[in-house]
Amino acid sequence: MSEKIVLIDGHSILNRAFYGVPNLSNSEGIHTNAVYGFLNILFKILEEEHPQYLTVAFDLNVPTFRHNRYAEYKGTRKPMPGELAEQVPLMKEVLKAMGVTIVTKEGYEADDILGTLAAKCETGGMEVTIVSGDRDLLQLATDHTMIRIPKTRFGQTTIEDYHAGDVVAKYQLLPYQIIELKALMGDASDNIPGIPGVGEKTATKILLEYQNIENAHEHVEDIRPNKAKNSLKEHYDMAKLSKELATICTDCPIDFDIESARMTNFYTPEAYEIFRRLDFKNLLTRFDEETAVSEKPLETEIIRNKDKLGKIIQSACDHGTVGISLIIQEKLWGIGISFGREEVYYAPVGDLLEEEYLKEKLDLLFSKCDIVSVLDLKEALKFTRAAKQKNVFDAQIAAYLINPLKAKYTYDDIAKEFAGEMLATVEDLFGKSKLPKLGTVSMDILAAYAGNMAYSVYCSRDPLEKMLKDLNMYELYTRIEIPLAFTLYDMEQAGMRVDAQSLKEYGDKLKLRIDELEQSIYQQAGEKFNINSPKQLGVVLFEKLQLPGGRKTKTGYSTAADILEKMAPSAPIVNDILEYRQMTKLKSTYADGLAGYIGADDRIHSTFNQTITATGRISSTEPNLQNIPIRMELGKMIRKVFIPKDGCLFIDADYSQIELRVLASLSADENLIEAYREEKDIHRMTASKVFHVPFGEVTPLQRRNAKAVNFGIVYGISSFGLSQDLNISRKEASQYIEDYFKNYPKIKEFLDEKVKTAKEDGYVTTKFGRRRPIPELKSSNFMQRSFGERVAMNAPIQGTAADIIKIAMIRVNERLKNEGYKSKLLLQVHDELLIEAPETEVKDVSALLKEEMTGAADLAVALEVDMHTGKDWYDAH
DNA sequence: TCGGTCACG
DNA sequence: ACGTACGTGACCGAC
Repeated sequence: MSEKIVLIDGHSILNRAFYGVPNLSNSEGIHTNAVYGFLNILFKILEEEHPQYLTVAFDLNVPTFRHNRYAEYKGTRKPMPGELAEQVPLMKEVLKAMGVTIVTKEGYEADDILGTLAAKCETGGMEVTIVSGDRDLLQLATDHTMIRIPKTRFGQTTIEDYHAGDVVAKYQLLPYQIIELKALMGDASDNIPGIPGVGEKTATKILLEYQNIENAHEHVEDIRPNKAKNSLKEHYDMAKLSKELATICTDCPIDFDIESARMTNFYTPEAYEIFRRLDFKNLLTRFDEETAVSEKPLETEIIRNKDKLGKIIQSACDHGTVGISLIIQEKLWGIGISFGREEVYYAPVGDLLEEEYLKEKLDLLFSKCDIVSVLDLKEALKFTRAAKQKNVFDAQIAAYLINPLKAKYTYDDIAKEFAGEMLATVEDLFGKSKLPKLGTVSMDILAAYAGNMAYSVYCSRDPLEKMLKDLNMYELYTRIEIPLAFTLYDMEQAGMRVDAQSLKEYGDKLKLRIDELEQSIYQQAGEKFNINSPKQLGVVLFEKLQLPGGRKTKTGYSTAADILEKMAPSAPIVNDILEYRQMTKLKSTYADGLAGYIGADDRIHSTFNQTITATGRISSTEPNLQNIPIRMELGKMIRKVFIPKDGCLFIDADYSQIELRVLASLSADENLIEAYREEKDIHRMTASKVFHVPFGEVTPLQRRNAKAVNFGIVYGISSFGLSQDLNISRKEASQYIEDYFKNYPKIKEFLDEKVKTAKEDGYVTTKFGRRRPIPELKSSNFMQRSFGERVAMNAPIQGTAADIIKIAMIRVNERLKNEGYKSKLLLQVHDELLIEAPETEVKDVSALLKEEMTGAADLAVALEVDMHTGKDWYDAH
């Protein structure tokens, strides 16, 4: 294998990056977008090529021999924008810090340096890669010299590659003829005039016939069309000058020692420092532990006695801001405390520090320190009663608000991204990405884990807060998310009472029917098989029984309900299968599944997750109480096992069409707003408009279809999706949509506007400032991009509704507590709240609940709430 | 661990 | 032409 060198056209790539990467600047206000883009391109190229040598060529800011002649001649050369000019020296500084060789030569352009080096290296037997944004360079392409032209759009970089053959393929011309081409057609961006009246088409035609301009000129009388002939005759000297301008020098007098270009480790302390200064947070991630931190690794001191712990806590309180980590697995194992890089401690529960004592000290920290930063406030609340909304900071929630798309918000990522700190990860410490059983872990490792986590939340707090403020989400954070964490904590503690006996009976009843169906299915199929296996089921239905209804999924036949339903008339077995599926779903997920979560207090304590969804909704796990059946009667019956405490009733309230109301308000569409003000039946109203029938004559089917259209609008309508949902043709669906938008023009404007701003900004926001980034909009893949567009339409609506109910939850919970009620908020299901209320409180609490839900936001239309009470959840909804 | 399926909003 | 509705979580079988 021959060795490889990458040669980079410095100004050209910097220029590309400048225009391709949106405005960026560091905290000092220095523009950094071009440097950032340059580095991204550089890293991408290097990852692909793994060269042994690397050099960047720059022009000097002195007249250069080729272009300057024309610049003098023409008197033009657009000045570089200041924002770009200031990044040129910065770029050189960065490269120097990374140990990258820069080559310049007085009197020569970067092009000429590149051409010369490329020729030298290729002669020396190397593979050469030249990276430039300038197509002029294509003249240098050979079988061993590849020209790579990167394009950066929306921060996404794609690269076109040209060996000699690729140039021929694309331009029909040999590389050297690129010079001839420019001589004829010119190049405005490079100040090459060319000759008038000749563009790429004509120039190519001429060159295919005459190879070069000299030969073409000799045969000028034969040249067609006449316009080209005359132009070449008249402007031949201009063509010759152009040719000279376009020709890149390949034998400039440059002293070049190949060894000086040998690749070395970029990740020097100097580079780390400069990246940090420029706020290149995610480039810092490229520094692994050894190289990154010439600083000492984090040292955690283990605190084993009360005396020492007391002193640490005193210092922490004096310092003001402190990061706390709680090590929890079943029980509390210890707490990490940090208030500086040199102040990192771990206090394990042990002989001298009893759990109760540690909790007291935790209370002390939470009550005495100015700010206590943690990774998961809701979890911390399980171990302290002293936390107050005003002095706690939750780094996980903050990181979630800044980017809600991440799967996890780990302490090491947060420290890396927001504070530029490289900390030991869970994997570094424990050897695997999941926490092992803590009983098997050495004290030193556990201490390091706790210490790193505590330091992470300590050091990332200020940058996170600043970023929340910069992104206009600080209010959202302090007024909604932090109070919500307290609310969710209360809800989790409260839990939902479940009648275990009834649940068991429900499961038994299902079992009987499942057995019947199983027998029936085996009989009809003529064999026993696992009905729950889509693969086996597919084989039975589509191969053995030869039922119609082809493939759908990557792995084989689709046996999804909507497919089977269509087959039902022709095959009774599928009805049994569908029913079997329903029954087994109810049994495994709900009857049996829920039973495993009933605690000694007869209650199920779900976990409410605040940092999961992309839109700002909460989610519920272990178990999921947000997807308890309701649509089918048999499934809905399971709600009878959810019962309130003795002497209590459930109060269940749900918003009526909150998302459509949000849409009406955000879009300010007069027709929809008016319809809501008149308390019209919205789906009927839509049906009347879309299907052109009088309001009073809308059929139930039409109303149902209109309802689907309304849903579609909220989801970011597509004719295909709607047609799928309604089982109609795509054409009909398009017609519905068109008619819908005709009647609600502002809604169309609103949705279009969301897509437009999302494309410009890269994100959308809710009424309360919550952001959802939409990277899919930058995708070159049609499907991904379309998805991004639908998300841009949906997220502001779903997210605003999520914000609203969060506000309602906080206020309801606060009032229940402040006004001395025994009633408790138990559950939220996106547009629904469930309260357990002593019978004596039902009336007042119902009024309170309605008041806070309807008053949670000020929209252009009223928020309406449907409310019911009942002796179980089935009854109450 | 992943994909298919299906429960909810 | 591309092949889809938006947002979740649990369970199952197959790998």
